[in-house]
Amino acid sequence: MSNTTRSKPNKPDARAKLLDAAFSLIRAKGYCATSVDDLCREAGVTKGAFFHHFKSKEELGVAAANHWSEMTGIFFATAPYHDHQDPLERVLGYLDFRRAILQGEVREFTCLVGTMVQETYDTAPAIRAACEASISGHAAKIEADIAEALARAGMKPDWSAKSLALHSQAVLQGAFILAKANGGAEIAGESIDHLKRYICLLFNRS
Amino acid sequence: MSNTTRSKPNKPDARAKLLDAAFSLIRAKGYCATSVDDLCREAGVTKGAFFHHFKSKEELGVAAANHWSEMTGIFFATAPYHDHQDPLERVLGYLDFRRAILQGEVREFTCLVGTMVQETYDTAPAIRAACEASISGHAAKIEADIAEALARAGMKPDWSAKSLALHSQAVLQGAFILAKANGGAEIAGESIDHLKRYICLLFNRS
DNA sequence: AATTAAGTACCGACCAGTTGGTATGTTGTC
DNA sequence: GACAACATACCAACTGGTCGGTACTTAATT
Repeated sequence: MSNTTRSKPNKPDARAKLLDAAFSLIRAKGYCATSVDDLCREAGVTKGAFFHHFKSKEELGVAAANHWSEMTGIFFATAPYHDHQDPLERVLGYLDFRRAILQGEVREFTCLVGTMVQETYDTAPAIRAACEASISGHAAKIEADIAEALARAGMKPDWSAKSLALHSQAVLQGAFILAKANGGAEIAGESIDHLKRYICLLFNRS
Repeated sequence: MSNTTRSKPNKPDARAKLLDAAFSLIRAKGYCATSVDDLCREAGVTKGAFFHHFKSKEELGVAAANHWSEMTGIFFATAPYHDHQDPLERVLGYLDFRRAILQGEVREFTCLVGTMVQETYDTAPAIRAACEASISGHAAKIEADIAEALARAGMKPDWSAKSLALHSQAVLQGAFILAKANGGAEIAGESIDHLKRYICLLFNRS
């Protein structure tokens, strides 16, 4: 005990606070509209601290995307839908879960990397790559369950598990855009319902 | 005849050129990263011209979204899929058409208002509203065909024509995000395939 | 045990360039 | 000669980024 402040591995308080500020500001205003000063103000640190931890704003963007991958990875890995032993139920449970977390303000349930990649795909290759890795990394986990469900059902359709997993991410990302345009989560929820219905139809369930 | 340049209603050359510049720049870099100077440079006009036609950058954003609604309205209204007398075939033809126009660079086939609303939904209410009108206006046209297909098939499902029309827009918008992240149109095309397959399953077709 | 050296984390003044926006023209057309 | 459609010069505020300095911890040297 004794050391409330960890000796070696971390304690870079400012860095964590900046990443946190990046999550909320970029999700609300976008990457470009979020200035370095905004981030420092929100995080309660100075510009010196910012450029000590990130050598440019772009590097913070990359770090934010990577941190997002980590956080969401943990978040979904510990979600209850993994309990089902039937892989199809896990996929459906995943969608129920995603629908259930459409709570609160729009900026609180939308996707950081989906927002960021829209602005940066043509101008900041490093950010684009980090966002791509985040999305496809998440999709790969769903793909595994879909592939298992396919094998268990003895199905060999003309679509791949990967394309369906990516399609599910497209639906979610698109649902977020409609929610932003509309100002509410309702539309997003109904879109997830359609996706769930589609998967049920594909697997002849219920 | 005689007046190639319309007498009253338009001919504001600079305005049209600025709107044109807005289309290509905002689709490539986003709304915030596109500066007024950028727009003037691309359009080949001066700042004076810009602020003569638009009293602020936000007003240009609104005008661009409205112009986008007009242009895409005409573009889709004159597309060949309207020839089908069967409403379901029109819906499916619409999706084939949307898949077919995924050509060239990503910035050339993605959606202006979908891109813009992500950045502005929380900071520029007027732009958000214009983007919302654009998306839901377009969706309403598809909704009409879906409703007609539903009536013709004598179906009364537990989902509405409106929600399916909006879902199709969510899929398209999400497909654009994946295309931006991935750098290619392939993923987007496959997502549209999934949507088409879904609608076929819903209507028990082929 | 005291001193030194080095490294990390952070501060805040400062910088040149850019931002959206304005004020004051000029020019061509009805 | 009034008015729309531009052009040019200019502005304060802000942009991302730099830089010299400080406080603190750790390891090596004395």
